[in-house]
Amino acid sequence: MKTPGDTGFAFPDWAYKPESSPGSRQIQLWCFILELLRKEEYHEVIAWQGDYGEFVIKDPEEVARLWGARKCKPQMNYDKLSRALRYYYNKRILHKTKGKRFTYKFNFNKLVLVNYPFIDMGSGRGVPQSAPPVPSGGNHFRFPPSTPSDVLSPSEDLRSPGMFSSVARRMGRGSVSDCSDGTSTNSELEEGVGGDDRGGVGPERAFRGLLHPRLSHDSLFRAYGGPGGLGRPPPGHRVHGDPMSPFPVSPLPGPGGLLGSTLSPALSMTPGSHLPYTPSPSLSPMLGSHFSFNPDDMKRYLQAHHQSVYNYHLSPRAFFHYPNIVVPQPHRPSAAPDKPMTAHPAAHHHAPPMPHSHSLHHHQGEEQHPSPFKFKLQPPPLGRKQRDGSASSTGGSSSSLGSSYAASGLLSNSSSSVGPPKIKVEPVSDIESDEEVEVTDISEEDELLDNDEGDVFTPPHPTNGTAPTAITNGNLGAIAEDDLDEDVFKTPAAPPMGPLTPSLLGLKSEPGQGPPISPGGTLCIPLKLRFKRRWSEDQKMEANGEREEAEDKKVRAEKEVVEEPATKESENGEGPRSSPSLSLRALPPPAQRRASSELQRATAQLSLENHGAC
DNA sequence: GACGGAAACT
DNA sequence: AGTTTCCGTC
Repeated sequence: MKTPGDTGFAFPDWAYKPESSPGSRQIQLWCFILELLRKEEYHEVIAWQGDYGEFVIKDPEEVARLWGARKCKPQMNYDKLSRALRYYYNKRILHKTKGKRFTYKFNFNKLVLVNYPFIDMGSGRGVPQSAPPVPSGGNHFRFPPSTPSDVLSPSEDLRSPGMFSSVARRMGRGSVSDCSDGTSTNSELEEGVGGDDRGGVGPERAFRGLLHPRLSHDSLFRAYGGPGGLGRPPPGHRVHGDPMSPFPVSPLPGPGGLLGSTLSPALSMTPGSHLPYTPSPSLSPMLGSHFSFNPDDMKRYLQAHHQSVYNYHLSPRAFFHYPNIVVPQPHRPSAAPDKPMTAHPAAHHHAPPMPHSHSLHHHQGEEQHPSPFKFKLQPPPLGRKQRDGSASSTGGSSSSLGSSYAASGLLSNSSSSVGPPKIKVEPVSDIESDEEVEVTDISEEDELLDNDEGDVFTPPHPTNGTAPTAITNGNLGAIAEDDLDEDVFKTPAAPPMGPLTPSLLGLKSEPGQGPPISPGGTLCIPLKLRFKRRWSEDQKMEANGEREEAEDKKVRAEKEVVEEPATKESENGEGPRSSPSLSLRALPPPAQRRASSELQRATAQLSLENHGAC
């Protein structure tokens, strides 16, 4: 079920960041840790333990030694290594499990959410929240790329030798401790992948627009077995997860299992009810030989995304762009919520226990929050800038603490007062931005709840159990990229470049298409109209200068978020302003279906357009 | 042990 | 940028 070749881990390209950090091509510590975690032979030294994504360094010095060996730093020791690990706190790649010696926990949400917008939330239930990427193997055909391992960074494909999978492969050969840096590992990889990886062409490109910028078609490509002739597994084909992964590949019966388990850990925490997304590679001509959408797929995909976003506590702002796009609320199973692990044969593997706490429904539905979801804001780690600049009054010791407080403060702020959140809004790189103001997924923070101090934010729609749900590919991109950081509380900024435009949403293609009608028969402003409007605004905004706009919007968005609950459906008919009408509320099934189809159409259109553009 | 500042290194 | 090294503090 797992072979070194196809189970290699692949991490978000930012992990390697070849484009901005030459040095980063080397294997990074966290990758290395994952590597070790995956290998049985090192389980005496380091192993998954406890909560999702949580691992214990059983033999700190040995791990340090291994790390030192890998990096050719014979002087490495746990003290140093741990220092490096601590640097991950601020990056939110890791955090410490307090009270447990040598125990840390991966924050895969970050890894996934931002970098794998396509990752399906699918039957995420049962999948450890912060488990490492599931090496589901290259044979698993799925869409979206279900695992980080599959979703390789474009850069990696193109030039980054630091690809983890290659490392893993090498590791498989017992080279964990060698002194190579990730760079030397590519040869193997490239062999397998073939140089053709780089040439995303035609069909795949069409897809690109839908992908997170960082998820190049290459990545997708790879996700499907890679161009290198690795071959795409037959649709529906599922492979078991890596036993070493805490992230059991879900053997869930039916298609559902497919995604759920293989997806990114982050997404996996989704409450189980969403649709599994199993792509049909051959159904649509549109995407050529690599992928295709069919309405169902699209629908599921979108839903999955919606859910992923939803579950990741993305800020409502993320949904401001296309108010009319209403994605059905993630299904919050009222029944058998505790069955996340539904028959998961693979689950037992070295995967960490699946904390029930993981499920959203657990935390939210059953626990303190009536609201279907919680927003957990992970404020930006106090950067040195901030720390330095703003009088070192931040008593906060660990970044996580500080951030939590900030987040909660922010949220409460917005809900109780009008004062703008104390979010630092500054131009930062995608990645950075992500860290600046991060809306973390619940699950991820649930751990915070457990161990740390996670402040859970209950969105301003508590009562009706509604949630921000309008989401499209476009904003997915946005979410993945920018929205995560500075835009959190501002109204929609200009849609991220490529993928989504009103027209892309296919609104124009459905002239006859009447305005969406809510289940109750409420007439909504035509999508087309809204999008146009939105689009115009966005354009304008863009022109004006995002900076100020951002600030402005931010405040507005914040306000909206606060008001949203109060507004409710009543506004449906009017909606002079698009943003206020965004449908961040739950829709009855029929409405959901409608929304889905709209999304389908939009996506289809988008795909077509993108395709054409390429 | 854990944390995080600071400086140096690659 | 991502550590590595050193170190003071809790």
